[in-house]
Amino acid sequence: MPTEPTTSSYALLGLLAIHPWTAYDLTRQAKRSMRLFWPRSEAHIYGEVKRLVGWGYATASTERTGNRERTAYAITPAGRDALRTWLATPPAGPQLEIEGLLRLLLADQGDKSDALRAVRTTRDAVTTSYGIGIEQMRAYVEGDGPFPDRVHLVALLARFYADFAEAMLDWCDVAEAEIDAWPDVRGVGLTEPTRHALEEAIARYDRRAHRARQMT
Amino acid sequence: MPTEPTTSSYALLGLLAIHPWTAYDLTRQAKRSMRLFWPRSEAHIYGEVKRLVGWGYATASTERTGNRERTAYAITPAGRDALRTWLATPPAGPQLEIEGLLRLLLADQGDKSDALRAVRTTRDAVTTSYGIGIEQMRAYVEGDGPFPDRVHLVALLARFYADFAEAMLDWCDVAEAEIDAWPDVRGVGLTEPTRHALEEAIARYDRRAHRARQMT
DNA sequence: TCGCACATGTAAATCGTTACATGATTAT
DNA sequence: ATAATCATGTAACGATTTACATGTGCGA
Repeated sequence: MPTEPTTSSYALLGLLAIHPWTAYDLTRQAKRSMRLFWPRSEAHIYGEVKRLVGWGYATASTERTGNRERTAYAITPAGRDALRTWLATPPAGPQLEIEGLLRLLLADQGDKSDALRAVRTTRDAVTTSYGIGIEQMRAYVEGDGPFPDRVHLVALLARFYADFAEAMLDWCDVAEAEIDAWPDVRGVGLTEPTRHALEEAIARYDRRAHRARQMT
Repeated sequence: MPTEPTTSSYALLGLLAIHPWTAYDLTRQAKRSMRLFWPRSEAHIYGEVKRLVGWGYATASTERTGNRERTAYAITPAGRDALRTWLATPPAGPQLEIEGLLRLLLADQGDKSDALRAVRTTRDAVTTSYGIGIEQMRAYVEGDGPFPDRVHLVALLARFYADFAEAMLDWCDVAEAEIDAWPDVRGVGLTEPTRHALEEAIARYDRRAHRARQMT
């Protein structure tokens, strides 16, 4: 009952609003549907759902499988109210946590193979999540997949993640090629191709800002 | 002296490897150069740098401004060693934390205006960071900007963030238009345009996977 | 000279993770 | 029957954030 609900609390409450679940099912579902945008450990979820009960947003009922207990959770009317109230508030902005890029920023303290490894490891990780996400979408277009009346929402997120993954993977290819072409990882500075790329990026930004100003 | 250094420890150590800084300058520099990929609060940095000293990776010297103390930090040879060792290990995969998308996933528990606000607020946040990043790059191409011999590294990160921001902003436009076109936020399901978009995404993934298999 | 923003931290609270533990189920 | 894996948590630890506090310099 202490402290306020966090964003993670509402995330879980939102899952309960769709359906009642056992704690373990909640961890599966959270992993399946939210991990790409809101990554939390499974152990955290076991704790968080108890807090929901403490606030009166969910009820717990214990079932029994053989000699072992398990807990099923369901949302309460107060929980639905709280969820709706939260949904009416504005979200925090996106946050990226990309250790591979951090390492690239510091790459001149190591050697070229370190920088290349950072890029390749990052690419592998994205390739894996991208593939998992796409398999889920394949199920949906084949008429499979849970809660088909919610596909329009899931599909919106999937399209974003696919765009993100494509951008990230393309960037990995470019970055790897460029690092490979450096004589060394230190002291390269502003080469002509780099200057050109930056100018392109700036021009693209300016075009967008200009378009935005024209609207209204 | 307790517990192991975290990724954030090494991030800070990497900054010290470039240059000695006062604690406050460290917070400024971390915000300027790392926040987009490794966001940490400024207060955290004050604590973290003391831990670096505890491990013998940095030394602290206190200066004085009027009646007020301030602390300057510098990396030690042991710190450089530790940093190089860390750079030789593989990074964790990228993590996204996008509350706006989380809200969209749960959007059928609220109403259409909630979903639209989630998208618009997200777009505003990205627009702001994108602009700040671009202004830094503008300084670099004009020959301004700190540590010009490191521009090749910074530019690589900038190109990624620009690509990310473009993808995210484009997606925001698409999402807003699509949500706007829904009669209601609930029960829409798999419409024909949505199915088409998903199939396109899957095909794009398959093409990429095919290309990847052809290499080697 | 008053107030406000910048500079420089500290302490407490807490969100979240890692490590552990144990019952049930399935494959071999 | 045994090993491995799935299911279902708990408890401790620690990384990070939020809130607070105070000095300093500058503009009105």
